[in-house]
Amino acid sequence: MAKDTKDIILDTAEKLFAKQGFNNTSLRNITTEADVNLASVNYHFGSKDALIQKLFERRIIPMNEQRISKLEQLEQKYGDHIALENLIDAFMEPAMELSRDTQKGGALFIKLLGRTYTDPSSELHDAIRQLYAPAIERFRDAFARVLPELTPDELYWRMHFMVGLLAYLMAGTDMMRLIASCKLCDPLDTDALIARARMFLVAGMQAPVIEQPDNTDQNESTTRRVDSVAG
Amino acid sequence: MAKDTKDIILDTAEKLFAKQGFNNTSLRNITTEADVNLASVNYHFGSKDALIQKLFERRIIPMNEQRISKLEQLEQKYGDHIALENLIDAFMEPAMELSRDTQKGGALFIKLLGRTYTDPSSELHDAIRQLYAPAIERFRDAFARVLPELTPDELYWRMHFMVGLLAYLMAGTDMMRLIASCKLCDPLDTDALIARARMFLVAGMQAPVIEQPDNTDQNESTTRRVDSVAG
DNA sequence: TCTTGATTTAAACGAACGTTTGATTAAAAT
DNA sequence: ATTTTAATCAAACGTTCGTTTAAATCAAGA
Repeated sequence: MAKDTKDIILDTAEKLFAKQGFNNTSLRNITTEADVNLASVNYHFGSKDALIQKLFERRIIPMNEQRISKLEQLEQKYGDHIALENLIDAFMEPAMELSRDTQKGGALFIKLLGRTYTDPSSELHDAIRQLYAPAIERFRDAFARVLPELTPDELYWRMHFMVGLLAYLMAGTDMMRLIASCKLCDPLDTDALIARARMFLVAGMQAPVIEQPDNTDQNESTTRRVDSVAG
Repeated sequence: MAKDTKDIILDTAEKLFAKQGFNNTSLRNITTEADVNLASVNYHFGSKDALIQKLFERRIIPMNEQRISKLEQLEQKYGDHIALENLIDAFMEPAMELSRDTQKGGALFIKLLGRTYTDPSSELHDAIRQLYAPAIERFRDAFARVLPELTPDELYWRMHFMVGLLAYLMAGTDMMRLIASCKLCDPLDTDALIARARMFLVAGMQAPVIEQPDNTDQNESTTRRVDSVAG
């Protein structure tokens, strides 16, 4: 079964955008690689920007639907007593599942998405934000129930931190690779990455809350040590 | 005192690159804004890429020297018993200090740097990595002493998470802005941001270590709750 | 079979890009 | 005063870009 031109263009564009970025990938680059005519992009999508928009819709909408679905499963199962760990999982998993899909291009899209988070192009940001809004709001409420000690502001910032870390991980640009000590670490081992990021995020989300952020030098009072236990 | 052409170009390029990205900022855009001749970029720097390279060197080298300097001060003061919080501060502060410099363009550069972390352009990545290498290695050793319970692998990943979160925060693209509940949060309040990110990172860095990352459903055993205490 | 609408195609459009050139000006050295 | 070097300038170079056009091809429906 041969996919139609529209899907071929989307798949090829996804691949090349993820590899090279939006501006460094021309329509000629895409159409040559996809073995379709140059004009077919503008015929089927209208413009390069519209192609990019469709590309994000195709992936983000199902991904966030999956997030909400997982959240609803948790709510049905545990009511208001969802474990923070599972809540974070419900948010991480759909993205990481895409990340494992090296066959149909999901992994490429996730890289692209992560990079777009820190891109300057504002129009695309607005579009992505709108695609994210429903899922983010649902999860904010869920986090608020699981972490009742956090003020709305604190919760906002911590979700901000969580989303930011995930964005960086999705982008897959490993700035730490320069450290010789860890050449053995496989940054492509998604499952290990998820497990470790989850622990990090769980701890971060339930970090102690401080009132006055005016400490600039040694003050151990605000630092609370967590025992490091295996298993 | 009038700055010379070279610095004017660097400052203007920094500003425009931060606003619009590399590919969306042309040399004509820069030279027009800087009120210098178009050819002067290639005369003084050789090429657009070389200009970008110089731009990063100008900021990153002093910033990382400052990081190492702060680390050495801590080592001199506390030997091997540096508080994790202060270690993270020593790494965060020089970047955030630049972020506060809205006068001389440091804030713009930090945004640019954060975005570059997740950019696809590989040549620039390698250059940045080389500029970072010495500071990263020093801090890795320091973290290893402060967090002796972490294996080298674990430490590597957690520093990866820390650097990633900071990169996202530096980029300043607030994907969470869509949440209506927190319109009051000022994302430009750098000091509050630092304080909150510090707490988050301190908790994340000393999260419990798990051996087997095979839990996909409800298992509260690995989740360890930290009391949330003000002050 | 003829027609109609949807797709594909080759070719061209104008605009914007990074870079280069050769002349011109400014400053410094002899 | 003359030469030499550095810097600036307007203009053009050759490419590449996203987009458009108009003809050609294809697939049914009448």
